[in-house]
Amino acid sequence: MATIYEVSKLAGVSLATVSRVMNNNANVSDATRKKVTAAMDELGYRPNSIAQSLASNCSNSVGLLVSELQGPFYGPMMSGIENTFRNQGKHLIIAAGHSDEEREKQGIEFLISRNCDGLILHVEAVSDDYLIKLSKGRTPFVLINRYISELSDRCILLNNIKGGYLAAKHVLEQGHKNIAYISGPLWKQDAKDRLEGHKQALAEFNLEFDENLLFQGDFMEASGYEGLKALHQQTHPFTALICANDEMAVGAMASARDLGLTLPKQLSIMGYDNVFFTRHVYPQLSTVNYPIDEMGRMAADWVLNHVYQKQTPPLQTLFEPELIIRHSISRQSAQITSQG
Amino acid sequence: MATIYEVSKLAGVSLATVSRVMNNNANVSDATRKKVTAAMDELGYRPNSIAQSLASNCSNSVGLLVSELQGPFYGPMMSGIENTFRNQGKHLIIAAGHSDEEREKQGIEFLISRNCDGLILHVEAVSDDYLIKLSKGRTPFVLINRYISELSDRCILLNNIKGGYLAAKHVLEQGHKNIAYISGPLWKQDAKDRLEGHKQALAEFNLEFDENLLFQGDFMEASGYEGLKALHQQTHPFTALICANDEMAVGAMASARDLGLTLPKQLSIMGYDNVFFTRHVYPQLSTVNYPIDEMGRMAADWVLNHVYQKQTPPLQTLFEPELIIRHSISRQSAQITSQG
DNA sequence: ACATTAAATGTAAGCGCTTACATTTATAAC
DNA sequence: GTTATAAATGTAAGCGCTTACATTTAATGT
Repeated sequence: MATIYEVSKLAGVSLATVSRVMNNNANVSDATRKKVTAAMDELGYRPNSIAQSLASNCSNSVGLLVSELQGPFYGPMMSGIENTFRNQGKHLIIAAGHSDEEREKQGIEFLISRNCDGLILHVEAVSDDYLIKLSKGRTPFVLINRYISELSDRCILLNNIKGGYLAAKHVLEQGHKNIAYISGPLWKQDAKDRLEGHKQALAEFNLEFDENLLFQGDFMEASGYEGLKALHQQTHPFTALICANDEMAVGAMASARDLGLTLPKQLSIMGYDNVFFTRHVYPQLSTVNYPIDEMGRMAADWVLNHVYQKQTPPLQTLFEPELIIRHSISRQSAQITSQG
Repeated sequence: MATIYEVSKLAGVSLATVSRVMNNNANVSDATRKKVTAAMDELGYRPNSIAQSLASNCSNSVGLLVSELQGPFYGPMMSGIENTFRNQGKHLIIAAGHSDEEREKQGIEFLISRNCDGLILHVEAVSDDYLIKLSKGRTPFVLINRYISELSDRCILLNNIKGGYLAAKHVLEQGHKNIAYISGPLWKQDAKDRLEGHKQALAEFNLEFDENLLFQGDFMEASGYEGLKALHQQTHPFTALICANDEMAVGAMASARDLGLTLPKQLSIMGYDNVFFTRHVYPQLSTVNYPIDEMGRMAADWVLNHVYQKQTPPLQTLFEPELIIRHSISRQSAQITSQG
């Protein structure tokens, strides 16, 4: 690999001049610029980004921590982020935290020790205190789907209360009165918010939330399956089930079929997130759109703006959910009874 | 950020000694090792990986190029790869090629210029020649889902001919004789291979492949939808449809419903890849398993082995597909006629 | 006790760049 | 034609590590 030194020799100029044309920065005469680029071409020169990073104290890489690299939720997010950065010549170092405190911390440490200039974090398990302490460090970061009041300007959020509200309201408007709910793990803020929105809608319809119709899941498919099974075994009847995300909704759909329920006639099911496969399940799942790809791009813009001082479109931190109506909710007048 | 220099001063030793304990490499006495680690702890020292990379000429990062960061296919692959590398303290720089020659090349250039020690490439558009030339360069790479005879030892492949064969054989065994086929883009080797396997199975059953029943898609959902629509409009009848991947199969299922066909009674549909949502569509899709996660891990092992001289389990380059039978294929005796 | 050898530590030269500062060269003003 | 000023280029000191080599210290044999 050719170095800057060889280029400078071939072009008959000094190192500094070559460096200048690379960063097409300072004032270099056209003549020498031409000489230098010609030499570069001839040698097939490619700057060593490691050396650049060391000298300039800027690695041009940003770290991304997500819970999982797979799954329908993170894909679009990563994709949006990667796209934005590549256009700017920045690169993405990706790590997975697996919703586990130790592994999330490890991941963050890892990214910092790789000299990322900035971080985009989708963390779940790590504490507020940890993040607040982290914010005092030298590596700036932005948070997706997490609210910490001390760090509010760098939290990119979905209005989950509104989303929970929208879902419930829609189901209520279809005439359902007995609505079961499979929540996410309630130590997670988003799970709590969605449930809160749900309750708000209920209250608006003068309905009380029935704790017997609540099952706490973990956002994974299996817990949706188990959740409906458990709900079906207790004695309180319900005609609709709202799940705090699509994966659990799909699990519940499988469960419903195993229980011999016809969908959506005997049970209406509602999801949340609008991941891409919701169109493909049968019946097509009504859900709440989570514009995660946009939010990812916004996080990338945040970094471009705050870390690299680039001009970006105006930054936005709060995103709004949107109701997606498909075919998994039936209009309801009567109600089925669940057998105990 | 503390540097190695400050650590050495605090510990009362030389730079070199600190470096040695970091790489817990050479012979350092227990006493000084303790002094040094104590100093590190006290200063909260974290080595600067950029400087390490520059000095050691090893960036400890490997580049991964995939076609898309999203979608059900690449997620499991990335996940397997990330896992393997993180355990080894290597990091993953990810870029997307979007199945486009220019962008794939750009992505590769990008990864190389970021001083990746090795590359894992899932490329589709770039030419064999380009890759052969690339293999002469200083950055070793391994190919997933691509065969080039000159580079055969670094091609991690699925036996797609066998997969195509398995799918067709299963459908034939269920009594279908008129089978439509939606292929991938036939300039891609995997698409070609799957079709070839398909034809082999047909031949084994003494059936001729009917070119009228072939539609060339592009592996995307929409082309499955369009494909079935087109096939349905021509006059040759068929009772089963085999798609070269699951996404097209799902598109075809949507199309079938729009055409008023009952699945799987009036039309059997078979997919390929066994992406996770195939269980969730209705009817559940029979398909061919593509162990992409394992193959990803194998690619990571290849890099660990060839680039970092690590001990790994024995390397394997050819993987076998497996038939996954679910509910989208019906037994057939009569046959429907498609209306022109 | 002394030489011989091995183990532990130190010294210093890079790795390939960036950049402050110094120097040279061109441009303009009088 | 000087001199002041700006533009273009060069010089050299790092950035924070690794590592070959030199040196010192400890261990061993006789």
